[in-house]
Amino acid sequence: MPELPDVEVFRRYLQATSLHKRIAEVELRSPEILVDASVQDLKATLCGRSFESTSRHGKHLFVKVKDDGWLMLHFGMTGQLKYFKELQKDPEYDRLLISFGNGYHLAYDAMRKLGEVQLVDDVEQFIADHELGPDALSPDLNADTFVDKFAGRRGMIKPALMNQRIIAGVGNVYSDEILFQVGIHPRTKINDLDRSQLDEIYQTMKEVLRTAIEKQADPERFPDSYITEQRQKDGRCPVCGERLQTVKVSGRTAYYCPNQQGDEP
DNA sequence: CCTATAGCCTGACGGC
DNA sequence: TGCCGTCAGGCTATAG
Repeated sequence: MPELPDVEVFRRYLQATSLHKRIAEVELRSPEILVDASVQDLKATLCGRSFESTSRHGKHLFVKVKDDGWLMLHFGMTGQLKYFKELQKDPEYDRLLISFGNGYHLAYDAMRKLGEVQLVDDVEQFIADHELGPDALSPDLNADTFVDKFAGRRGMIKPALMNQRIIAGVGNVYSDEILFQVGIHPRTKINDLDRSQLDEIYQTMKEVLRTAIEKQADPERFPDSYITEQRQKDGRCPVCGERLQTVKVSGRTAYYCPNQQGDEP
């Protein structure tokens, strides 16, 4: 689930539900997901305090703990958040349960344990340590800096868009959507793109990510011209009706329309 | 620098 | 029905 738009929706959800409430209890049901800290550390940091604000960089969500550091949440491929009251509504794969003084709970739910939870002192330091590129929607990432980061690279465009060290936030699904919208094949070599094409990829990336957030990262609400909902076997091109093709690109499955994006370059 | 591969983890789905 | 392989919206380590 979680690429930049999904995590942004989670951030707003947490922001709307879970700030300024006393944290009464913390249950780490899958201790493996906690990085560089013990359960005791986590409880000591959170219990009795409250969440104050939120921040996001790429696919990483940071929650400020009042009078302390940050709680970092990364969702892997299957993570999500759920805020609820009755414990019988506790999601099936609740890995971390935070209970508030008002009787409500916030669960970090993830079927597969590919995500991570971590206590972080300094968000900027975390970003530097993980060598993350600028957030894909950051105002600091303008067309010139984007083109500079890509121009001169030797590889293919799709893996570069997904490379979190170049820019943070785009994953398998949204890279396909961006490339479909600009009509470029996922295996196209960056060398074969000119400046105006890179510029168009930049503009389209921002547009696609903003639209997805506006639509709550729900593909069913995306514009009719989007490919994401068709990203399945037997999926069809929303423009010409052609069967979508798939190709493996750096270990991931890319969906594309041969009419809009050309054949294998 | 770049790509493909395998692995981490868990469940869903299709084929025999 | 049962078993097996494959695949899945992330990321890393490893080899070529």
